[in-house]
Amino acid sequence: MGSTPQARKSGTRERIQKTALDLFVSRGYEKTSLREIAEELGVTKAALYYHFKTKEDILSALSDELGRPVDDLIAWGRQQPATMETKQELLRRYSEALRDAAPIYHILQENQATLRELSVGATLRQRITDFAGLLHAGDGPLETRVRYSSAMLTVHFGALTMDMLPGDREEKRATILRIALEILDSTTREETAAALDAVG
Amino acid sequence: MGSTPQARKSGTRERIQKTALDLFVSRGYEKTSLREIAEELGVTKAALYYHFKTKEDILSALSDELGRPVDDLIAWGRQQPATMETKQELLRRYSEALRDAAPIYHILQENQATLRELSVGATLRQRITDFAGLLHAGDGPLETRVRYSSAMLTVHFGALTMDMLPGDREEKRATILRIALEILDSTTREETAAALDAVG
Amino acid sequence: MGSTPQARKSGTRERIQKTALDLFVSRGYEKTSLREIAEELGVTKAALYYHFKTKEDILSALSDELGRPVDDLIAWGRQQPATMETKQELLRRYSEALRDAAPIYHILQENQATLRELSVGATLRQRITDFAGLLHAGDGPLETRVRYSSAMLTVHFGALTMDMLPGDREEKRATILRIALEILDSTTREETAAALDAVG
Amino acid sequence: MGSTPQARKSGTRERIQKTALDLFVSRGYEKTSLREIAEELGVTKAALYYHFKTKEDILSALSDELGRPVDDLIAWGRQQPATMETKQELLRRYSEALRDAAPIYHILQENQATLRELSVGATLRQRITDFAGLLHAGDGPLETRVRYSSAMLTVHFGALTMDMLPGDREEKRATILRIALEILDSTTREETAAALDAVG
DNA sequence: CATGAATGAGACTTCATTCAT
DNA sequence: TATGAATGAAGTCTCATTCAT
Repeated sequence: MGSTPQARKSGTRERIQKTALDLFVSRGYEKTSLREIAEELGVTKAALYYHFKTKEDILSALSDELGRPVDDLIAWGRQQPATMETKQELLRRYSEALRDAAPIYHILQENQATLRELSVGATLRQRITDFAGLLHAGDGPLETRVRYSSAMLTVHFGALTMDMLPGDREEKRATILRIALEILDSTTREETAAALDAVG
Repeated sequence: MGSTPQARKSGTRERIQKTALDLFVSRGYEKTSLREIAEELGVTKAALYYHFKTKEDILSALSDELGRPVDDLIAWGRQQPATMETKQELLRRYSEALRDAAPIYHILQENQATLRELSVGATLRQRITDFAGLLHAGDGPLETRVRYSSAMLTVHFGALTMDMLPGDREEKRATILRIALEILDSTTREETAAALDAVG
Repeated sequence: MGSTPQARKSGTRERIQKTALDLFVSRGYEKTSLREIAEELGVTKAALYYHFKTKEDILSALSDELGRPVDDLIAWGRQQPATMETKQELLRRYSEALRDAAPIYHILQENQATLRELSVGATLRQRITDFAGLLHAGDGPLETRVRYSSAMLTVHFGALTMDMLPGDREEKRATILRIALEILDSTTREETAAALDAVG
Repeated sequence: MGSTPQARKSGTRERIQKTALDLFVSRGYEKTSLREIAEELGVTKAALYYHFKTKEDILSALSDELGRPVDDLIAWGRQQPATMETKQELLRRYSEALRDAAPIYHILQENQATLRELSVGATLRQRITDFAGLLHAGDGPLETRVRYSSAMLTVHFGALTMDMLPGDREEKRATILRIALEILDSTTREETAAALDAVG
């Protein structure tokens, strides 16, 4: 009694996902109980289980949905030659993909210990590993490896922590990307600089 | 029978800290129960409570101990002028400080969601924020801010994920630091490159 | 829209019963959830509720159907004189009746604790009690009672556990029945043996 | 407040076992919730978990304790020759062993469906299988096998259902055993009877 | 210095059942 | 005839913590 009956086609599944995402981001995966999600939505815990098999399943659905852009990017990258141009483009596209995927990676980042024993955690980590593999393709000396990692770190954590910096989102994204490309590019510049020294 | 009346120095407190650190790193703070720590040590949970007031207290002690080098570094940095040289030195010293402090920051990193509501989490984050503040001192345009963040990110995550790369620890550390300094240094190089363009 | 006004004979009710019987036998009544039955059948739980009022109702229908031969046997027995011949015939017919009824008694046997509080459990037990009453009719000393129980036990559990023995079903049934009749018959034989002793 | 503090050395573990046994027997294993056991004892559910790792563990402890006599019997039987005398003695001792072990086998009997997926169920069934193996040692024709099974069934279920018959426990036990021995013995008697027929 | 015993809160999950469509 | 959506009750279990000894 006194509870709004909530008529047909309520789109509850979507609402669960949205609420769960918000809470997982703001309070953490482990710290968010199904009771909280249910209460926030005005349904019972059992309703969640009607739509998702387990708690992990909710996160899984979120991972699949938000992670798609990165998956697509990896698929694309696998068909490109391992040139510097490709790597630059990979970074550019990664930066774009993170526009959507950021929240899910935020969750991965902040709940790594918990996700370590969840299969969805493996999936999420795999995506990052795969992308990093593309970027590192062709290996090279430790120095180059570190430089590539650094560039990726910049884009990745830049996207996750962007909100802490003041300014327009897109402008920040562009700047971060530019710096990352610069880092990636440094090998060439190093040589250029050396040349300048010689000239100098 | 024959029990030392005042068994000095059974060193249990230290053993608890050591075991807890290992488990917090490998399984996560939340996922490590006091039962596990106690069992691993062959004592009872109650024994832990004799030495530490709460679970968080164990982490706190660890944070104080392992975080000291960074605290010292911050204290030092506060007394230096905000020059580029200082910033370079800060990065150098940060890289060194992380030799010891890495595990505790690893824990912070992987359990952020949990530590968000623990006062020890605030302490740990504060240290990082303080250090970043020193590095960013004098502000500057967004671009410069990002560059500094990127350099710090490189040293910080380099230290935390170093184990995944092959090679000698110290060599890796040196390389990471070099790249980070390069990133920090790029403003100058940018100008240099521009000059070269003009010449070229 | 175009739905058959009175869709005759989709046979779903029967399919539910068949599937339920299989699962109740193999996994147990309590351990078999309506979800499982529904999934196995490719319908929804709600569909089960269209055909049966409750879970117990499904078992009830099964009990009525499979238990009929025993009911008939009891009805028959009630009209016979309480002679040894009748008792032998009762055992013979019980053995036959169990050809069909075995599964439902298997369920009773393995889920007694659960069925204790279900009215269908009472029904099932009553049938056994009634039959046993017929067999014991006329009472007699403890020894005779035990002998009769033993004979019935042999036929009953023989039928339920027959599958564990190797060999042809009907042959096994015949053997079990023969032994049971022997046990029933022992009173006479006892005397015979005593007579032999006297002679010997 | 108002709760008796229950001073030291309360023997709670034993009390839990006793209460659990009673409830498992009277309401069934599955149907008995830990809440019930706890409430009956005036402790919290968590207290049960201090003393036993899982619900199954409680049953396991009970099984180990009450099943010991049968275990001992099996050990004894394995060192005897497979003669008819041994088998008679096995039956006699089994009857005695069941004085203590009956409740646990009652539980096995009435909760078979549930215990099927519990390792303690396997243990309990194994004991019966082992004992039956001893009794059947030397195999023989189907008829003999059935006779042995029947004798064992008589003792086994006699012990479990004895309470339903009126009379003194020990007297009932003795009668049941006597009948069972008779069934076991029938092969000989059969021949005797045949001889009598010939004489007659 | 440490243990044994216990608690209260809360987590995830499953189930039989209902009802509007 | 059947489904999709939801519920309320209950279950097993784990955890950090306390306290008398």
